Amino acid sequence: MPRPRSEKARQSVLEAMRRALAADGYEAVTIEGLAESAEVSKQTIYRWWPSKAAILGEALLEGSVPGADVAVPMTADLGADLRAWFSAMSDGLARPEGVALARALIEVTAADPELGLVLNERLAAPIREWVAERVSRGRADGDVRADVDAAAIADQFIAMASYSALIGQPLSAERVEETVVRLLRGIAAG
Amino acid sequence: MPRPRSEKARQSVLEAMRRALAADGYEAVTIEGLAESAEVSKQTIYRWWPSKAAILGEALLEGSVPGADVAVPMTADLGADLRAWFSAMSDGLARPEGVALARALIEVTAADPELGLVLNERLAAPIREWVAERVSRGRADGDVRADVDAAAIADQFIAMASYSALIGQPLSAERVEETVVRLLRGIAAG
Amino acid sequence: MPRPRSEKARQSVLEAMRRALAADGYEAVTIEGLAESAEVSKQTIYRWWPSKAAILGEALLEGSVPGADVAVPMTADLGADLRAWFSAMSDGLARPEGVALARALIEVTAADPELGLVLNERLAAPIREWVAERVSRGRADGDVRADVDAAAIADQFIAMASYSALIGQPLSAERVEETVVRLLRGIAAG
Amino acid sequence: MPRPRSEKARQSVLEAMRRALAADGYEAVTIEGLAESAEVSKQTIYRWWPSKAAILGEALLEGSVPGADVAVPMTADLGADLRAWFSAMSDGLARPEGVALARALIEVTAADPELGLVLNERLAAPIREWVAERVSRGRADGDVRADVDAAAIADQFIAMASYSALIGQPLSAERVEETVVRLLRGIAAG
DNA sequence: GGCTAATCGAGACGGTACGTCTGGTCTTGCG
DNA sequence: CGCAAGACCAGACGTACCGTCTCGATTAGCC
Repeated sequence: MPRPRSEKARQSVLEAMRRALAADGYEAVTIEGLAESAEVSKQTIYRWWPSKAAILGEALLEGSVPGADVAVPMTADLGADLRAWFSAMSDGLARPEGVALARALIEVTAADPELGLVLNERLAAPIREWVAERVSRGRADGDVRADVDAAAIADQFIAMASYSALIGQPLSAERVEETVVRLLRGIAAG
Repeated sequence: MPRPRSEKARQSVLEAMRRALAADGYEAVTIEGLAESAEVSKQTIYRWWPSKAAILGEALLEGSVPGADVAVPMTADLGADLRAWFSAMSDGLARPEGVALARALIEVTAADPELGLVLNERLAAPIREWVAERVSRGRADGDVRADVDAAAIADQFIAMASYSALIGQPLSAERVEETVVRLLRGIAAG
Repeated sequence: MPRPRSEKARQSVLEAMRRALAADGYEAVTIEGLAESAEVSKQTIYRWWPSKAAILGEALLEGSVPGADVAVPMTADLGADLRAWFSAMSDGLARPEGVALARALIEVTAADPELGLVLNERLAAPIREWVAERVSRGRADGDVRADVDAAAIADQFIAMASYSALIGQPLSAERVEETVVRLLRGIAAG
Repeated sequence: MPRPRSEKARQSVLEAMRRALAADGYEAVTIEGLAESAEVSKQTIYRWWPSKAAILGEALLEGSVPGADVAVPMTADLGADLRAWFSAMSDGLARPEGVALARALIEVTAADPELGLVLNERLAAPIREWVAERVSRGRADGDVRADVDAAAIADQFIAMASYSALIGQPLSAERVEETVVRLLRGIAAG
């Protein structure tokens, strides 16, 4: 008997959040503005989300985050694979919308650590997985030392990409190259 | 000829900002609350600072930031030096007030990128300097390859420490150790 | 469909205005103080009234103003009627609250002439009406000259009562008597 | 030995008050604005005047107030004299600057009754004097009844002129005429 | 012709109130 | 019962003035 939640309203709000984020940044987003731009009443927002951060979280998880969706196939060349993937992530976070999203994620994390942690883990998970798999393959191929911690490597890349997006200074191609090369030396077998 | 700016009021505001930051986090700080807690009129704050971010900036630059003041002497052992320093920075950022400061810095950067960039550079500068000097020494000692980019290394450590503070998961001693060891392998000469 | 305006809040504000007026005078009334004393948020006041003057206007029009509500019955004796009415108005304006109201009305008129004019006309109307009717009766009775301007007489009384309230020197009984007697001589027929 | 008060500064402030009054009305005058427009420091104003009202008082007493300076010679014709004088006063208060001054005087009286009373008496005194003298002459000429109260008559005119200036509706020539004629009938001998 | 004491400009200071904005809660009536 | 609409209380925003308080820098007399 009860009317079900309006999916249209929900999508409209998430969409409005993404638009506002790209336009003015997370801090400048207001629930009131969101309601107006989504053509939804304030109450509808408050009924379904406990905070601005929660809306952002849902919007992030639902939309695609640049760099988070690892769409890089694995080849036989470990260095080439890492270079390709890290390069793609860096490029994604260098674009204006990538910067906006990264900053929003960072702000939400600073303001609401609990939610931030969940979001970060959720977004980092596929990256860690990919890196773990690629490194494990490298081990099998004899390219990588046995004691290498794949998660540590993934986290290092994530931290560097986040930080560079935060301060608005994307990693240069040279820096990417240098980092990968140095890493390879650090984990190489033998 | 007019009455000179009150240094007492200035210090009082910066002090209040530091207190509020540690207590409730940057976002929860209000100019009004700052004024009250500093026993200063709102107008006095608005007379001298254009924004909450600017106050934080001044407070950060004036106060000591954990990890920023590299108080680590250099010994003959590169690995020991890096371990000691990175460990100290990590520990500093792991303490509650360190987390609060790091988060505040991050929020300010997200909200006011220009100021954030200035602050980051100002705070990162001594670190880069120390790393550069230590690495250059390492090169002279024949411990480090000639083509190593000291700035890249410093930035990598900074990014990792910041990120871990942001997500509230301090780097474990093992992770610190692993990172330093791996790095050393990556930059070791011949 | 939205929630309708709260009549309770409205009355509460008008009541607070009347209280504040009697207590401290119009100039000392603040919107902020009004809000607090009426237990209403500032925004609610700003939503419905454009200015302090407008609140006063509504409060005046809704409440009873001494002298404005001419409750004096007409007898066969013109002099007695005028004496009774003018005396009552003077007395009303001589009481502290009457002085406060008169002063408030005057200040509002000085500050917002347009609204002041409206209020004055609204409050003076019943007086003019009463005087006009009584004078017209006097004419019919042969007590009053045919060419007498009832409005001019009403305005004269209003001006005198207002002015005496303004300077805080109520008209003495003698002055009232003298004024009425002189007036009667000035308008007497034949 | 001390430096004497600067008469230039004093005049400059009074002048600025008169200008501001004519331009924006009493309420809109601020000490700060006065100081700037008079090219005088705030402290100089606060050193010599206790309040905005006091400055207005001094400015009024020093400058000429329209209608207050009775410059009407007395002739043998009582009616003509009263007509000429009341007409001049009404005209003076009908001009924009007259309205501004009258309103300012009224506001100051409402806000600071004590000072207002002094100012009113000071300004009304010459009027009362003139009326008293003219009426006394009328009595001597046998035009006026013996029991007429000259002060009451003067006050009546003052009240009417003030009130009409306050509500911004100057007395029409007809109303002036009617009032004088009616008055004459009211005070005529025999 | 210096000494000195009050005046003057400038404007910082602690305050109060302004009018605006947003946050979150609540109350309507429509569908 | 979900929803749009929007009134409601709460409280921070940044601004304008208030009246007080230093600051030098003049500027009279009086020595």
